[in-house]
Amino acid sequence: MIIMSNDSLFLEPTRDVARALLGCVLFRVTEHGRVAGRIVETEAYVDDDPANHASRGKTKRNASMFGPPGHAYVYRIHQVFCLNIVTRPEGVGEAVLIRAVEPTEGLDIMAARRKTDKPRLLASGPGRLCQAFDIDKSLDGMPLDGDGLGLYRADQPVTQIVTRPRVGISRGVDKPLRFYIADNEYISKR
DNA sequence: GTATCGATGATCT
DNA sequence: GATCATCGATACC
Repeated sequence: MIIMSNDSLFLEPTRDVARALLGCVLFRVTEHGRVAGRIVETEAYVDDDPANHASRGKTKRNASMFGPPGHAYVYRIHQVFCLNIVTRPEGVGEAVLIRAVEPTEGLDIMAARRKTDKPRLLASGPGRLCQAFDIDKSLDGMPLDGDGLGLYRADQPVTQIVTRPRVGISRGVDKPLRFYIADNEYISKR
């Protein structure tokens, strides 16, 4: 079952959304075909959170974080892109960063984009994921409604969730807002 | 206008 | 484990 961008899931507290997205399947359809993967690692970026791009108000870059829930916030960091899903009622500025998926469909397409055959290197990391899924700034602000980019609800709830501090940030480092499926091969390291 | 700094990844040791 | 590629948004003057 597809999770539409207006699903009430996105109105739950953002850390709960981050946990609920584990086990869901992210998919993308382009002219190259269809790719999909099971979400195995997420991070929550919340209100009153110095690591959150939205924490210092709305700017041109983070504008879609203040847009409707269930839509994408895509930004560039260094030379790569990262995909977030906006949560909460419009205007709050919270989101979930999708950090890693376990590839399930279209591995050959991902391998071509990533220039590697190793399944573990296809989408284990936010930048790798975006490269494998052909996600760039043009998807910033777009709904995840299954037209090009979409989500399937998890077949079964994920029970073994590990909670840790977030990765790669310099502020808000103490907050335990990174979540991943225990013992999964496809989480990003560090 | 100019400087700085990342929610990263690849590569080398 | 360390370095650096590379670029745009943001901060600062």
